[in-house]
Amino acid sequence: MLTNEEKIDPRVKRTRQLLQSALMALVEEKPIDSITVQDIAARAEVNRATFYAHFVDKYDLLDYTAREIFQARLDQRLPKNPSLTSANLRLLILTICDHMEEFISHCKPVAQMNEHARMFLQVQPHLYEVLLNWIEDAVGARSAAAETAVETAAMAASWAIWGTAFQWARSGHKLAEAQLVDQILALLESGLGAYLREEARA
Amino acid sequence: MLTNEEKIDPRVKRTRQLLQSALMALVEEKPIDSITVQDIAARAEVNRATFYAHFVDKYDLLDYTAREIFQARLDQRLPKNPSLTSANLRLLILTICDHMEEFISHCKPVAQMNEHARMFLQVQPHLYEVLLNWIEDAVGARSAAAETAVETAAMAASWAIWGTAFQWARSGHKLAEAQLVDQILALLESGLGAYLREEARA
DNA sequence: TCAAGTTTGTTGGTTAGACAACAAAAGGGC
DNA sequence: GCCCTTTTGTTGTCTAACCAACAAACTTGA
Repeated sequence: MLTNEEKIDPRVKRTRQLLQSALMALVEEKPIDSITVQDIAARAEVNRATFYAHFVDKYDLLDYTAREIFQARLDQRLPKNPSLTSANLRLLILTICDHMEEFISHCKPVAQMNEHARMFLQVQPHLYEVLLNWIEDAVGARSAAAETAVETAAMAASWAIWGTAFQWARSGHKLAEAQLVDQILALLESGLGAYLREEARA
Repeated sequence: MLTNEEKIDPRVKRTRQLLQSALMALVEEKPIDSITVQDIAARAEVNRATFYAHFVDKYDLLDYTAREIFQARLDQRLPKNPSLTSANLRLLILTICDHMEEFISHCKPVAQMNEHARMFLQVQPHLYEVLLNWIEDAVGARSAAAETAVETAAMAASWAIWGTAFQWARSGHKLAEAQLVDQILALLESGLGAYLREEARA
């Protein structure tokens, strides 16, 4: 449900992958603003018109890429069927922090980061979905009234994590990452205590 | 003249590359004979019909791949504009030996190597072209009569190198590679002595 | 400020690759 | 021998990607 793979044409998958890789490579070389669509298409060895068949502009691709990378990172770190436990929550927070840190390091003039906030915002919806699934799974069958409570909890938690991590990363993460994670985790454990499992399955 | 790049459609280049990579990967996993076109197409994430649009069968792809790999290896090792010197000749021989060695290591039942000789034979024409260019370059302007002499020299040398390297590799290279190269080189230096440069430019 | 050069979107015509379906050939048990 | 499964080529239709060409928007620096 989270992952909609739905038999996608291999050519489409391939082209998007090429464009993503090209962008990621270019981002290492020069500031994002000086990268042109031409650059990306050339590096990806894809026709420029093909670029526009998939993304409206450079930033659209950047958003898409940010989402994909975050999703991959999360899949890689979390266990197969994660449930709402302290350990998983910690992993989730840690992953967000790492993600933010890496993306910010690619913004050459770090000061202009706010202009690129859109890129960072991409991960929040996914974060929300993950938390929502975890909580729903922990609660089991629920009434319509309880459902909104669950959604709100997931929403609040997702923004709490996202915002804190974002601020931490943009401030040059003066605090140690582990410490930050502990602090966020402590807060969430209070707020979500009702749904938390006592270290159940994975 | 040696490299005919002639603006090839990126899709074609990409597909061939994918098929090549897929084959190379599969060759590491199981004997060549048990690899099917289906396997290759699946691994490359390319439609099976597309495979047949480029190659007549599995062995055709194998031939093509062998040529490409050898060419890449040679380009990588030799200087930009190589001329006929002892040093370059040594590099050429060494490269052939390495190439043979690696390809043979992929033939699971090493005994059946002769059935795959076709694959190894792919490199000889290229070897011939390289030698021919070197010698022609060393000779400069020449008469029609001299030209055939040059062609024959290149032909003989190419087969000498190829055959020796092939036999060496198929016999489990009991001789040390460096020793073999020295020996071939000594022979060629006698035969091609007239064309050899005294370590001129690169 | 204007001209020369880039980059940007967009278009229409063309080709490569995807895909499903098929009959024919090749294994491989029993 | 036979049947049953897999693999092989091949075909036709559809669509993604290519490419050249275009006008519009934007840099840049003379």
